[in-house]
Amino acid sequence: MSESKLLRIGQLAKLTEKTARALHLYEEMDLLCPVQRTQGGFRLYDVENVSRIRYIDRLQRLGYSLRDIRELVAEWRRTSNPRDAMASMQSVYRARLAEVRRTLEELAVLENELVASLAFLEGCQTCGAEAEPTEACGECGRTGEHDDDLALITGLPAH
Amino acid sequence: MSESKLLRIGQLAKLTEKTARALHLYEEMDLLCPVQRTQGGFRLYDVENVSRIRYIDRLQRLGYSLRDIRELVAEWRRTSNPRDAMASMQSVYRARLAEVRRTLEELAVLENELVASLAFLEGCQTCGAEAEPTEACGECGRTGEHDDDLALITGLPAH
DNA sequence: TCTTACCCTTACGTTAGGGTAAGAGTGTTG
DNA sequence: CAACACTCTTACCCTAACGTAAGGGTAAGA
Repeated sequence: MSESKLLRIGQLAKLTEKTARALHLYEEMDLLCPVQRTQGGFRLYDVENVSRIRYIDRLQRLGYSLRDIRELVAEWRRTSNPRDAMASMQSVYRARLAEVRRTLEELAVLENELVASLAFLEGCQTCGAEAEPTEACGECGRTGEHDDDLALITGLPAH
Repeated sequence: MSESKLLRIGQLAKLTEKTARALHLYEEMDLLCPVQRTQGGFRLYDVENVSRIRYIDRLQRLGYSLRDIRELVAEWRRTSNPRDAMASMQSVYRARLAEVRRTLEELAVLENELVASLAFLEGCQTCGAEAEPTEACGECGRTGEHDDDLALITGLPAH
């Protein structure tokens, strides 16, 4: 009955939006293991494997490398006491949370820069209809004042 | 008078927190060019170069590859009309803004998952003081209900 | 049995962004 | 002019996370 629920690598790949190659790789790195094989050697996977892959995916998105993940899982297995294991995960995730928040802040800053630059460029489309555009750009005086927000513009060659 | 403001590569590197190698690389990729050289061949850089590097740095942080940046600059130079150039930058930056916002959202989701997982793990430290911890973990029934938020925990091997 | 679609292993290729080493020349300080 | 730190060019090395090709075997329906 549970036999019928086993998946071959292609199906698993589709289900998890990974490629078979990626799954092979995870296996090479001891991150994943099919529950069994056919006589012919085809890998057969389980529902467990699916959530393992989702787990890997989450950690990757959080910024962990596959190697990191491997060590993290190894550490998890190393700890004999489950409570210790939970505590260990906790500290790992706490550290990551801090980093994620740092990244969020940095991205927010960049977002603001983009918005500021876009606003600036908006002005360029209406400016200098009478002035010579060639002279106007980078020369219209508007850039001098708020240099910091506009690194995305002032770094360009003079045109 | 402005001669004295020229920098050699090491100084420029320190100033921009890049390595000399990185600056060489940027030059190979047509992203950067010293204003002149000494007779001996030493590169000499300008203040302009500094802001160019800051510009590169911003774009990298925004997710552009150096190749992307090169093409972006090339496009900038290609457009003969400055107003067109500004418009072109605008559309490029708009696209990037959208992506940055996507990333921000994704990270926010992951942040929530981390927070949820940490909260869950918090509970593990006070649970099962009497229950056998070995049995309790992954088996305490707490994980079954809100599986989605806890991929960071449920993906781990059973312990 | 034939066909078709998958799957196996092995192993080299790719991309980005540099790192590092070698051997020689340069600039500056004293 | 000597010492010493800095820079030059060339060129090979590195990691991550797969992609891709080669050569061949497997599952399963018709």
